[in-house]
Amino acid sequence: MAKTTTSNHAGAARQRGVTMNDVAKHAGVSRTAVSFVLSNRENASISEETRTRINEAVQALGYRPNAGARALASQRSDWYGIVTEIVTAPFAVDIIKGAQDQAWLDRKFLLIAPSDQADAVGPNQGLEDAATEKLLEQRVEGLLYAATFHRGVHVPETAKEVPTVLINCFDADGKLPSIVPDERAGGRTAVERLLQAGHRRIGVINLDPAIPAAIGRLEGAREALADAGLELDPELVVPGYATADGGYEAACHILDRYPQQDRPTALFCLNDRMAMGAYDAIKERGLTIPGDIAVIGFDNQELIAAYLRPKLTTVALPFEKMGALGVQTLAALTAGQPIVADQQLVGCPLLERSSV
Amino acid sequence: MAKTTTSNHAGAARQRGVTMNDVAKHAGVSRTAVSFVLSNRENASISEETRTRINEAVQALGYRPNAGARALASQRSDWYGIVTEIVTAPFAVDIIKGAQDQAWLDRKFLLIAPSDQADAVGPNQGLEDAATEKLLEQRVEGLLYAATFHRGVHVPETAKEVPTVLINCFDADGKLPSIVPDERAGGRTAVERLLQAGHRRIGVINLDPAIPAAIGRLEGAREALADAGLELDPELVVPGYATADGGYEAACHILDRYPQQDRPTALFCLNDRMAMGAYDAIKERGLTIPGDIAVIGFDNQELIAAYLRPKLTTVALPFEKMGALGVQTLAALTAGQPIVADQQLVGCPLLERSSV
DNA sequence: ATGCGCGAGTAACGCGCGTTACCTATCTGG
DNA sequence: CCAGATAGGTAACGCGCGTTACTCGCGCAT
Repeated sequence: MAKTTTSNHAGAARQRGVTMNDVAKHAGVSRTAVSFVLSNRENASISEETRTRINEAVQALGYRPNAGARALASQRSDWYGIVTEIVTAPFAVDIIKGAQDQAWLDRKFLLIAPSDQADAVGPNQGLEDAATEKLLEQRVEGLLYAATFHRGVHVPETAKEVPTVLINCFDADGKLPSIVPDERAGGRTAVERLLQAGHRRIGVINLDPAIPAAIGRLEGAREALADAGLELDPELVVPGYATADGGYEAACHILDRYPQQDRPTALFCLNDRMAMGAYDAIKERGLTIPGDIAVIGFDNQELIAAYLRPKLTTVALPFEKMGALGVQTLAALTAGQPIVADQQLVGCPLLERSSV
Repeated sequence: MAKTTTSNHAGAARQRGVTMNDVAKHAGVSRTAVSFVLSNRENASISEETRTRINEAVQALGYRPNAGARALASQRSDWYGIVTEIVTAPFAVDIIKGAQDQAWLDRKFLLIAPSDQADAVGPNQGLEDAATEKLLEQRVEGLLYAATFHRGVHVPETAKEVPTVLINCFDADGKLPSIVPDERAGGRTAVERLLQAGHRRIGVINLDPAIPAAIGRLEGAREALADAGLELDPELVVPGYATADGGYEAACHILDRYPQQDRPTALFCLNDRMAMGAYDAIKERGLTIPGDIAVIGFDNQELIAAYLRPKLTTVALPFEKMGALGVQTLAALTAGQPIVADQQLVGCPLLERSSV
């Protein structure tokens, strides 16, 4: 068996790289032949015998291709870059997860670079430019931009040298394809669920009314109510800071404002953090969930929704799916295929738990 | 000004790469000269004049170095790889954040590959091997392994071809350097804080007693008590599932077991999720936090700790710092420097909020 | 005038691999 | 017996860059 006894041995590759040449020598063929069998070339005329001989040599030497050299020679890197503030503000990590998984499936590598776009036009505007630049230096085949919350962003000019897809955000001026949650449908889903449970008077704890999430979700809520022949009472829509405290205060406001018979029987909280605060307000008043007041959230922040008592029914933001779809879209773009639409909406599924 | 009027123009690099050769031609020098000024070579004798001429050419053509080619030629990739289940189970993302930031500072690139080690010896044991292999194909200079929770792991053999550091986990058999939280000191910190607030009878909601986190934190708790001349009453240590429900039940158990005068006045919950459940149990009984019962957690899961009412005082797991330290250690290793210790403990700082 | 050192730069090799063009031996049909 | 096809390869170029060795002109001491 062991021909070359002492020197190299499977798994114990020598320090600096076994190359194709080594494999070729070991197998007694040309390097070209090795390259052909390793890349599974179609019209390669290599006899079955030498093919196996080469494969054995690969095993024996523990050969491992050099991705960089391959990229240089083939002019394709198999890398996508994603620049995201998620690394800096870990809320929607699932975007990365989804993208990562999909990339892995496609045998692509995802290079992750941090961005500070969160501080918008702030002082470190330069950072994401640097990130983009670094990624382009790696000759990524495409770029992804991901935001922690749905909003408009400004993409560095240089990014446009390469196919680019936006995830959970959209290009303020340009025409870059983007993947965003279908906030409107999500809002509709939430309210429909409450209506279905028999609620007719529904309080809404709103977010900053200017952001896409608030606009869309509220619109969806109105639609659902309209379908049921109801209207959204403006007095029942109270804004809150997007925190538990904000939710608590908003909930107090709603609960204390009306005599019991006029009090809403359900609360649609536009995010789970506020729902968390609303829980406290409700419990404080000796009311039960969902018996006296049903609560439905939005976002499906697992750490909150799955651990509140009772567990929170909520509408999920499809981060993971958006990430995956982003990579798929990018793959299509880099392959020269036309994309489906400029802006792809991803549905927000309802997660039934116990608060409705 | 504009000499070459039509063709290339800043920012609008032609599709497939401006190379050093182009820059050299544009500046009327050799490619070597360009290489020298771009890499800021020490003993390069390049006149100030040609130096600026070259830099101008770089600007004018929008030249961008090709990282792959550079890596190939220089035999250094400037890449670290991190394989982690965090991508699949995003709990300790801050490890990635810390590592990423530090790598960025060091001008290194962090390649992130997913692992499924969470299911230990499960069916997809192969995945992380594949991940490691992929990273090695990229010729990363070093490898990081990160786990979502502190525990022993098994590292693929192939990883040992390259400097490797473990974060938030340790090598069961081998001698790989690792970075882990100082659980013992953290446990001590928590209990000392309670003692300082005057509590003498402290209940502990434990985790699975076999995991390093539980072992260490409990040991620290004992030490702190011993320092105060107290002992940990075994009856006051009740195990719980690491969830809110688990914490709820354990807290009920403790609170209902004793008459008021014997009841503990403080609860040390070994993680924040269980503290979340404990809150409910306490509130349900009409008790206040921290008035009747003080609560201290562990982990500092922001989404929980910062949003509970009252906000939860807790001991933080230093994920970000561990990530950064991991990269620093790796940098030292790859530079051939000896490392400080085989296992580096990172302190767990107390985060004062309002529950004690 | 000669030699020597130095500033300023260049030619050329190699990194590991994909790829194209070519080459040789063997078989087939006429 | 020979043209041509086909199986089974190989030589050699280039990808973009780092790096070493070398060249060339010039000032200065001998």
